[in-house]
Amino acid sequence: MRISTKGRYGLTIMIDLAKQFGEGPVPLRQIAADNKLSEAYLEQLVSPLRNSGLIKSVRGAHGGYMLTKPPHLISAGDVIRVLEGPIQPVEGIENEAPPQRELWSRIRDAVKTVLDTTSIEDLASYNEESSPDGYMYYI
Amino acid sequence: MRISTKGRYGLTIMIDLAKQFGEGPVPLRQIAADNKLSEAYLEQLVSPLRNSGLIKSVRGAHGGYMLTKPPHLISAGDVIRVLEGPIQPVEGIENEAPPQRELWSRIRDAVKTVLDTTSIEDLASYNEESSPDGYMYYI
DNA sequence: GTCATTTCAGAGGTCATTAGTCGGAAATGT
DNA sequence: ACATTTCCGACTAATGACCTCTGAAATGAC
Repeated sequence: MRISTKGRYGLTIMIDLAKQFGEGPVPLRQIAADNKLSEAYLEQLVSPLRNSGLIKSVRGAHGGYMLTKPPHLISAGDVIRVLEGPIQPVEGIENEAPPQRELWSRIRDAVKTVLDTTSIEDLASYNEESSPDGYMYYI
Repeated sequence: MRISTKGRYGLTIMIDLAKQFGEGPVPLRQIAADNKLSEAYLEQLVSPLRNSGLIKSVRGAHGGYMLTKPPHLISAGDVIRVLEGPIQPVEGIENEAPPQRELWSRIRDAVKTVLDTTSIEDLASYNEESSPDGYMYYI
């Protein structure tokens, strides 16, 4: 029951781009540095994100990446689906016995709901004071 | 975002035992045959289930396994936690940036809610007519 | 007491996935 | 021309998933 670094770093990239939406292309080198991640590895993630149409690129000096849509129109689910594949706790849910099938689809729906109702903008503009439901995180 | 065969087969074992609760020990050979799974593999799963106290065993001829509690007192979450470890979409959630941290914990809580509110009895006594929320599965 | 049945413990084996690295080509602003 | 950047594909090491296999020990039935 886990989301790999692909999905996690992919979200990180998208949040970074959302913060700089409208300010021209952002080079991957900068995103990698901002978040202390390997640029070479992020390159692999950016490729499917571009193919899926969530971001576009500008090549050459002063090039980089940018979102194709405003951040409030992109959900966390969009990003996760591109990088992790379909959101589902088990593969071939239809082969499972009916009781399990119901359990897995309830889990799948619960996760989908969270991912699809959270936009990249929500994540980019997040601050702890405005956290809903009284959630509070102390490090 | 997936649950492995450990958790899946483990649930299958527990559901099988729930169906025969109160009828004495059930040999693993039978559970394996019922569900067309490898007995040798199920052995590996049954071991942590026993160590965790969810089931107990009777050795020797006419031995087998049985639940230690009535099936309505055992949740799907109990089983999954034993076989898959803690329910969480990412490891080290506390190392994540606050926005992601909130996202992962919402997902975790959603999944936990489903797993902890579903008992083994619910799964064992499941039939499609009594399916809640209008869920319907046609094969 | 022997025997079939069963749990119990652990080693081992294959394969796919994860989490990267690396090298170089192509585009483009300065 | 040159520095910067995307783009592309190959490569690798480590890990985990998903099993199999071997053998010991317990126990009821005969």
